[in-house]
Amino acid sequence: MSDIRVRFAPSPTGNLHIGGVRTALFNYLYARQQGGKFLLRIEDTDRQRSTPEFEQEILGSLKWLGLDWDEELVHQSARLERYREVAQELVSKGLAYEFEGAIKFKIPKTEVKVYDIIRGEVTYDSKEFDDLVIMKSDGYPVFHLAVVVDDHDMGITHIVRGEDHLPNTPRHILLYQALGWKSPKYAHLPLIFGADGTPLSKRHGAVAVSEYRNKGFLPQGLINYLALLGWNPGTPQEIFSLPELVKQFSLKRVIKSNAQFNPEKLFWVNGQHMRAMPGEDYEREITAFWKDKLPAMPEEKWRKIIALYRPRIQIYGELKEQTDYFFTEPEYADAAMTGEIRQNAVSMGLLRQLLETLGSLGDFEDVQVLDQKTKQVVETAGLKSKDLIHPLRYILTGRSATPGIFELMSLLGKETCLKRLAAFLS
RNA sequence: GUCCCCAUCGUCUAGGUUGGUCUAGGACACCAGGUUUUCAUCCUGGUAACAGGGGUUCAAAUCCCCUUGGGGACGCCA
Repeated sequence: MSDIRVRFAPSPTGNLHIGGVRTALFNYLYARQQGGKFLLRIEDTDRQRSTPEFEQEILGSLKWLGLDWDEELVHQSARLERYREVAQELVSKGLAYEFEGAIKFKIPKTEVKVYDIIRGEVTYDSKEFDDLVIMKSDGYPVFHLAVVVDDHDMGITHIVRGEDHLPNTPRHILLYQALGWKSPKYAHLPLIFGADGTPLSKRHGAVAVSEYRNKGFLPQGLINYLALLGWNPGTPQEIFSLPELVKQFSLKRVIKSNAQFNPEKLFWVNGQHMRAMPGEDYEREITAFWKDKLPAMPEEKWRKIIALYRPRIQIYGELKEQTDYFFTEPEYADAAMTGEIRQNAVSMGLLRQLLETLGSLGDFEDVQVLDQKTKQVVETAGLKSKDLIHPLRYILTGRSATPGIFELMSLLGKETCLKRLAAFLS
């Protein structure tokens, strides 16, 4: 146990996005690793844009990610009196003054040093700063005042936030000094950008955590990938569970330069987690994900399908598009392939023969038997099994790449297979 | 414009504090090969980077300066 206390302070004016998660994650990792507290504060002083829905969305996303917080949630909207009190205190000390109904903090002209854990010492000259509005004319505090008062009152020892806040820090330090409070330590994280180098936004595709969740990403996949954006353990390890990250994380190893968000690597990391998780977890989760979104089928069949596709998908959401032939008839969209098979008299002959052979089978339960019977047909004709398997795969699934064809035939069932084969040959 | 931060393969990064062991390592992506009925998984190999210029030094990716480039902040938003 240590007395380290950090916080994540989102404002409920939008969904929790990738950048926010990364900030929350690094705070979480630092707190958990140091045996400190990870607190959550809702910065809802923008009355126009803050909504309870966004707040719920943010909390829900954090829970889904497994970034559980300590103690009670703090809402800035519940602390208005406190901010007014502090603002008045500054006014009465002559350190702030009223201006057009608002209150401005009189910036002392001095050199301000920020000691940043990641960047080292950064010096500002406050004569570059204008006096700072700390209370709006509507009686609500401005971010700068609320942050300082809350961080002080909540006993925050380390502020870990995005680098976009670095220029705010000297102003905050001045406020701490004016109030006679001890300033926390700071760590400013590098920012995350889209592939084109501009700040991450809707243009770059999904930015909200909920979108990733809806697409069937794993929380541990997203967390793992985001941890690697701006931090690395200094070892070749790339795949981490949350507890492993907690164990290995260090603010000292956070990178200084901004990073680009790379969806491809996120997919890869997610796929690694999907393959590494216990089979029963995979089964349970992907089943829950697709429940009510796909037509029902016998449990045993479903279990075999998802097992077959585990190495072939990187997110749960990919399953449907890959397995469409289980739910709808093949469309044979590849005209070249379709023509090639139809015009090849030899393979058409083989396929007819196969249709007959398979028709004489009792059912398609036994994959071995399907394999043997099919190969017999080809071998009798003196050809290679792939000469028949490739056209067969295409006819049964409309695809040229699928899991093992005999397993698929067994899952598709005798009736469907013979029907598709007969339809194609007629 | 002013102030601040940053700068190694296309991307994420190791190495930089203690300059030599770096003809710069790993991962994603890409290419080639292997395994497989195809695909995927998996395995092997390959292409690919120290932004530029000065300086310090016997020696610089590593230290210093300048330039360039990128980013951030300059709101009664947070």
